[in-house]
Amino acid sequence: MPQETTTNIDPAALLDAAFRTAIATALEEPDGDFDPVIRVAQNPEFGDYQCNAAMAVAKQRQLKPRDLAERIIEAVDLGDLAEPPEVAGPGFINIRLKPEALGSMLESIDEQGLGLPQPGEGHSIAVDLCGVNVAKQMHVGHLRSTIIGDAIARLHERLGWTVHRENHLGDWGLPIAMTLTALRDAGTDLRSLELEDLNTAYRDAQLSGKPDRRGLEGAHANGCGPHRIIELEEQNAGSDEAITRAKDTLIKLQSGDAALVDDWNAIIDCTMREVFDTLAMLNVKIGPEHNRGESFYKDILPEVVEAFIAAGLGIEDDGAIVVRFEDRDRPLLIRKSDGGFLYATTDLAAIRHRVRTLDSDRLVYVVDARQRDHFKDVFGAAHLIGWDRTEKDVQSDLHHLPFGAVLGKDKKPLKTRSGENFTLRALLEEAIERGSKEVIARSEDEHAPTHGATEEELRAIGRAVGIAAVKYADLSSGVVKDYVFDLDRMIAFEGDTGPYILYAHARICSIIARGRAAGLSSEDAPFKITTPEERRLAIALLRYRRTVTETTDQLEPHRLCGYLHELANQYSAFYQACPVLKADDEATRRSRLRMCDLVRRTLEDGLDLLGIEAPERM
RNA sequence: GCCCCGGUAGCUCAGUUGGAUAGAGCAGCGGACUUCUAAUCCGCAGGUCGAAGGUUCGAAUCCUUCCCGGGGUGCCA
Repeated sequence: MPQETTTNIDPAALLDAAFRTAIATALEEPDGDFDPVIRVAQNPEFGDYQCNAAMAVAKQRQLKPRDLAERIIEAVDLGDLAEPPEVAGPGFINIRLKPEALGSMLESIDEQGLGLPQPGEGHSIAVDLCGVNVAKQMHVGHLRSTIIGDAIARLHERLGWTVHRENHLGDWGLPIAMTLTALRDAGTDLRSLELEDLNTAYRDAQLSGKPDRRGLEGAHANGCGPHRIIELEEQNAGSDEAITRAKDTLIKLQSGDAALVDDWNAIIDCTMREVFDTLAMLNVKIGPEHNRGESFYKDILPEVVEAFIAAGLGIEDDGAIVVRFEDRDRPLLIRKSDGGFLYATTDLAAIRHRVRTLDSDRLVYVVDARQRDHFKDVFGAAHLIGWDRTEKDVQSDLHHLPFGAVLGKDKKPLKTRSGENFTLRALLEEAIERGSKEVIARSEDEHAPTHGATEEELRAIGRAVGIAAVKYADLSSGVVKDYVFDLDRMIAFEGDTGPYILYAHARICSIIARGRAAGLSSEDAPFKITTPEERRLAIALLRYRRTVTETTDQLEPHRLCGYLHELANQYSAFYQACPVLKADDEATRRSRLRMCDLVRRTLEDGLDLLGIEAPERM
């Protein structure tokens, strides 16, 4: 993606363009197009960047790699960007940027948008996230979908996309009908419904359905893995009788029974009040306006199935309607033999809505990795019928972003002491409590900038620290893997953690405040890159643009996390080695202060893309 | 049975899509504070990249087979 190669913003892009041309010249092919394989140098002794194309191209052309590399550096025109490149090893080309070039590039990214492009303009994305179920409290299972989804949404927004956050609530179907039945049996007044009542009703509904105790015991006895055990514990397999009654309720609800519809709305309201409370703790941009539950699609499900049948893709099999695929035996069931619809049917309706009505050319489903096969099939079916193309016939990219499980320290599903599932609220409250404790303890030191702050201020900082710890820990490792929820490790103020990055940010705020107090302005100060620490910090800053675009393209938030950690780390090294306010001359003080400001804004912006707030003091 | 995911330092994890001596953090050891916030920084030590073959100038990365762990697998979501 060598876009905007003429803008003075991204060294990698500039080098890419220069070496692309140089390779063509060296090969005497004016119109040749070869990937120059520009990479950040791994080792400072190799310079800042390297071009690794010579070996591969030489092999393809039966040339000697080193000779070709020599010809390339002969041909390349780097202007004032870099020192003359050098050939090393089997044909690597090492590149060292000129300090003046670094300064002028920093100049270019030192603007409101930090040099980020807007490739999403004219594009729309729908992000399926959160995925709460009505009548159930949020638990750890919702944590990842919510914060990863929110980060994906924020990244796209930042790059100019129109973003639709889709909270695909489980607000329809048998489980809801069972809960409604249980509530009515208990004679609960739904106008004053409390979460507690709802929990009880849900549990009663489960009990009346005789959960599969035997299966669960068997799973433990056979040493089944955590996923299987979660599944069985959450299983809501019911007795025939309870299910029959729930089906009656569902039919009445479906036909618009006014009293039932009122009750249904009441339990949704009750659930969502609690959900939005919890989401507020998490600092995610998800509100009632993003609700679009299963019930939204309920009336078009027959039409979905009919469309597949009409296209010859929906085949009757054993009384059910299935979609078959060429490359696998497993079919996708879209209508049961009793005429009922399945979640696959709803998901197909949702795809059509998101692609056609919302006009999204990218769909991302932030859903548990266990649903891989399901999404493969649903996407496959959508593709067969052509619902993955927009009204303007643009191919939409459909992605399932599968994430792993959150486990306890024993590597088994996370439980409270009493053996119950952790509610998300309880988990977050504990994190906030821990964060507050640490912040308050620190503030007792009379040299601490937070010394003398009010209890309220300290708690606000503690909240930010606790939530940052949880979110960073979740987002910073690859999304597909399971991870162990270990608050001690997450909240540690040293190492690759959220608080570490927050700390770097707070230190910069402090230095800027002192600079301002001393009447020092960094505005329009020329960047002077002299020390190795300044150099490394400059290059780190210049990598922000590419990091954000790649993180967004690849849907890998942990890349941005890794970047922010490295930037914070480079800053700390710079901070240690390069006095800012105490530098010898004014030009250096101003240059360094401006650099501090740029780092601060980059950290703040990057953290914001992850949904993490950065306090000014801690 | 079939399909999918994972296996990298004592622990937790990266590894820029095939590049140089495989990198971070934690834990361990040794240094640096009358602080522009030491919640930090610098250094040392730590590896059969699950195993064996193969592809090539070059493999943690691609191919094949196998081992271990986890997940999924037709009318739940």
